[in-house]
Amino acid sequence: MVSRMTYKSSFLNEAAARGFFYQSTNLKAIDEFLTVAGRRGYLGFDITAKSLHVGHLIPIFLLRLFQKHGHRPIVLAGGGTTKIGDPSFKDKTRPILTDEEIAVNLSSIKSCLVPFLKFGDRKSDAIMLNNADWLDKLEYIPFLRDIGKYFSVNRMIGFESVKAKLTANNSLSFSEFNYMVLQAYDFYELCVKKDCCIQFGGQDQWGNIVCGVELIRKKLGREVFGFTNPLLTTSSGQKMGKTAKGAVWLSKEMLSPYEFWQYWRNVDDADVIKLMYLFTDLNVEEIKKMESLEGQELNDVKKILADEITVITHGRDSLADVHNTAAGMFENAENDFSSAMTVPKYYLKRSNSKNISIVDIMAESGLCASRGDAKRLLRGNGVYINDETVADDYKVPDDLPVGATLKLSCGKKKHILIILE
RNA sequence: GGAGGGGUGGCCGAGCGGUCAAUGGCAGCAGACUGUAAAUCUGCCGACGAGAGUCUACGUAAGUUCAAAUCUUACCCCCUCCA
Repeated sequence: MVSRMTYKSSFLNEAAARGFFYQSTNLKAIDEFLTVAGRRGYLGFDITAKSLHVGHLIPIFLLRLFQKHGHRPIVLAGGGTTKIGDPSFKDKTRPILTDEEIAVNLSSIKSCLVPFLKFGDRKSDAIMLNNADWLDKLEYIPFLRDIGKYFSVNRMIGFESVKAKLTANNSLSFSEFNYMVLQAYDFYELCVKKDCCIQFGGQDQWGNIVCGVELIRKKLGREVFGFTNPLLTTSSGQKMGKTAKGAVWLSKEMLSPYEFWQYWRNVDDADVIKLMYLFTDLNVEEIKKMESLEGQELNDVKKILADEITVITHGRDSLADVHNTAAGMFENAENDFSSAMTVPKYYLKRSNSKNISIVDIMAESGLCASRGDAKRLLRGNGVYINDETVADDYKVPDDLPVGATLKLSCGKKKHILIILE
């Protein structure tokens, strides 16, 4: 990684300083190229899921930075390529989605991006395109003749991403093998139609990106650039973005802002500073001062991290809810939960409270995966009502009035509110 | 097309007729310790059931057997070598 170097272009300087830069083609030329505002660069997204998740955050913030420095981000949805599936470094062949599923995913993914990028028609406004618009219409023979001839199979099978699939107990289908050709063609198409001269991507996309750069050079005699970012891993080398419930999604519907905030609040000490650089708008000097912090002070930095990234992702309004909720859940001696708005709730009929066991509530509310799971937790003293450990014979007391609220916790971090009605 | 090897729980990987809901590792969850962190130690980790137990699972489908993840057959998929 390049860090100390300074560049002519402000974008490159900041991208490098914040840890977004892994490698690029022709660094000198791209630096020069980016000194002029209004350049266009694109990033392709797979649309296999309904929402983007934390793993997409680096490229998203990279585009955001690109826009901040006066350039125009193009988001390319892989409506066409998703029908094939990128084989790069994946050990399993991707499920192939139908057109309907892709259409649904496409629109919800766009709404995931809106908080991060300003879309519109002005010079540095982002635009979103779908490669199905041209890939679906390709004709095989003309494509082979006009595009395919520029690709050397000898070279393609030399790429690390392909080698991995070719050696282990893996298989690479012919259609998957074509993925990189199509991705290269996307770049070509965007270059011709939209004057797009940079492709962004994760470092695992390097091979695919270079293919596009080469295609454009050979076919148009034009120099365009590739720029990759490092992949987001935790300090222990794991991929970031997984929790008990699955991926950390960026859409409110799939993961509440409260849980989203909690994810960042709980990151490993060793990752905090790195994440501050990547995912907040605090300036580089400010973050630099935090690098030496330890212990409780570093713990507080996590709150800043969680706040900043939540505001960017879910808006300032949801942060207030998150804070109230967190305070209600963690720092609340009086058990007053009126402010804890975003915690899941379970409504219990007053008349029915005698018949419903704690195990039922835990399973029905989704707090535990099954009744057995709930019982195990109870046995292990991991269940609390208003912060008091309870056993599996716990019943909601008879003398509580309608409207009373109890906090039910699994472990120290997962909570729901039981509301009597 | 031929020969051989293989498909086991979220992942890796043992098991190769009963003692197998399936060793072990990773991941995950909880407890202790802490800072809503890490590391460490302890417990849990298919579903249902208060429990005895019942059900569902070892690529898919049939079969042999009192009994199958383990044997047979067909099919599907993957890998390696040959043509």
